[in-house]
Amino acid sequence: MRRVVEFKKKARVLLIDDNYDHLAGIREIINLDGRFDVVATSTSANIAISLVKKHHPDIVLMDINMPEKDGLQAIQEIEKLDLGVRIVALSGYDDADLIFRAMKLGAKGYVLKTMASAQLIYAIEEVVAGKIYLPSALSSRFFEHFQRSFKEETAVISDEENLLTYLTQREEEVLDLLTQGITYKGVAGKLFISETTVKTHVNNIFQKLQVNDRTQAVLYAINNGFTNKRKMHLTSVR
Amino acid sequence: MRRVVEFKKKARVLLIDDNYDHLAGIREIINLDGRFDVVATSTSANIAISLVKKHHPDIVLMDINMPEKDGLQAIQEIEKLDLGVRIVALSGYDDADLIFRAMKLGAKGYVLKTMASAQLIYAIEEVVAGKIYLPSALSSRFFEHFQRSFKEETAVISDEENLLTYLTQREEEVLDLLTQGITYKGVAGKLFISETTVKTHVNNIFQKLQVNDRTQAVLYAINNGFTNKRKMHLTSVR
DNA sequence: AAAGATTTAAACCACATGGTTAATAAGTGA
DNA sequence: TCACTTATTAACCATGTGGTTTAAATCTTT
Repeated sequence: MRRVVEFKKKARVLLIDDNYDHLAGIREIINLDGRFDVVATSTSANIAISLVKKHHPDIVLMDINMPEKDGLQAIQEIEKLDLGVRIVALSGYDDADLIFRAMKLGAKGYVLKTMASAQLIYAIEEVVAGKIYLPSALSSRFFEHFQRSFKEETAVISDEENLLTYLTQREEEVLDLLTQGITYKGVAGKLFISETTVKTHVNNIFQKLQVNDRTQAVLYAINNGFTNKRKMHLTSVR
Repeated sequence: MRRVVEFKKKARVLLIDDNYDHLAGIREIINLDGRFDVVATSTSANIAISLVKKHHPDIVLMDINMPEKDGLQAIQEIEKLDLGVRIVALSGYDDADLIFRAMKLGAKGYVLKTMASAQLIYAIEEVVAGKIYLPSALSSRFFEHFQRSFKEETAVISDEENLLTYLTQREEEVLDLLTQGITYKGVAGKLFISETTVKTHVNNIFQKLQVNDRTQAVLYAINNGFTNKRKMHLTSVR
């Protein structure tokens, strides 16, 4: 049994932590366990990116509570390289926003420094296996933040005081074309009406949206879910 | 021990599933377990909202694979009521997008119909206790979708071919004011320069962004992460 | 049928916007 | 120093935009 494991190629790990003692500690934990190889370590997030390029590790353990260069930014840059390197965030805090941002940027796991060493090993194992590792307590934190952010967003957009609801169908059509940066003449052509009619509609739109020009109208439309209807459908995020 | 449980007020559950047999089945499972009260059931998502208003249940088990009215939409409407009702999504599919959308709309749990009855009971327990219940397999699906959607988004925004990078500082300042719908005269006043200077900058901006008018320039700026820089900072979502 | 909202359109006017050319001054980098 | 970029301004002109009034035809709703 043990022999089979030894024949498997060990996952290669890169460690980043600005605290040298902690770095050495984690290295010891991983070496003692024996299932993973620590290919390099660094106390600087800046150096991390070049180390990733050199060693192409399977896993990066990235401390995200570093004073100088931000670990989160390092995660973003490593992800941008698109080398299939899996990053596990290491943090001292179980802050909802931190967890959310780390996962958003592509971290495959999030481990607290206060957690037992066995948990860290387990996290690496899971992530090596292609899974996401988020302890249930942190997962709850994540979802709280996730759902709250969307609730606020839809609350703003689907506000009952959305002036867009006062627009007539025709006015919506005109506004839709305005948000594409089309000229009055162009709008008239597309809707098969005269230019003066377009102007009338536009002026009514301005009054209803309480703005003075097309730029402000377009901005209002975008910020209040007019153009987003389609985008929402496609990406379901934002 | 059992007595203590009986003194606790039972959590009140509302069931929604368009399949009557399935509805009866779930009701039986919950009744046999005995820890929760089924206060009402319905095969229609439309009726669900009024039932929530009437009964104020602690938990709603909502089937989200219904042909007529969408269960997801029902979740959204119930959440909008803001009564603190916790919703568990019931689904036949472990589709990443479905899970993502359900959680986005505020579901506190997601359970597959193929799962064992003990799992359903456990899910309700967890959600009653204020936690989020997402089986690890579904959680992975969720995070895949979550991270993919953000990767696509940032890929579009931080495109290396972003024409905004060619703008000079001054031009960025001018564009920033343009995106607020300010007139040339206004921009000139704010930057303490003449109106003709503003026009020169604006024309340079148009050429660099390859557009013909301010509306298109504003749209380009918004769609390519110009104004988003600040928003990103604030909400960390979008 | 009467009242109201919607869509269409014209004429007029003031001002904003966009296109073009040309020129000066200041700062940057080879 | 020379070339390049950036920031500044002017003058000219054509066209687009926004404000206002007025009004007819159509469609809705009571």
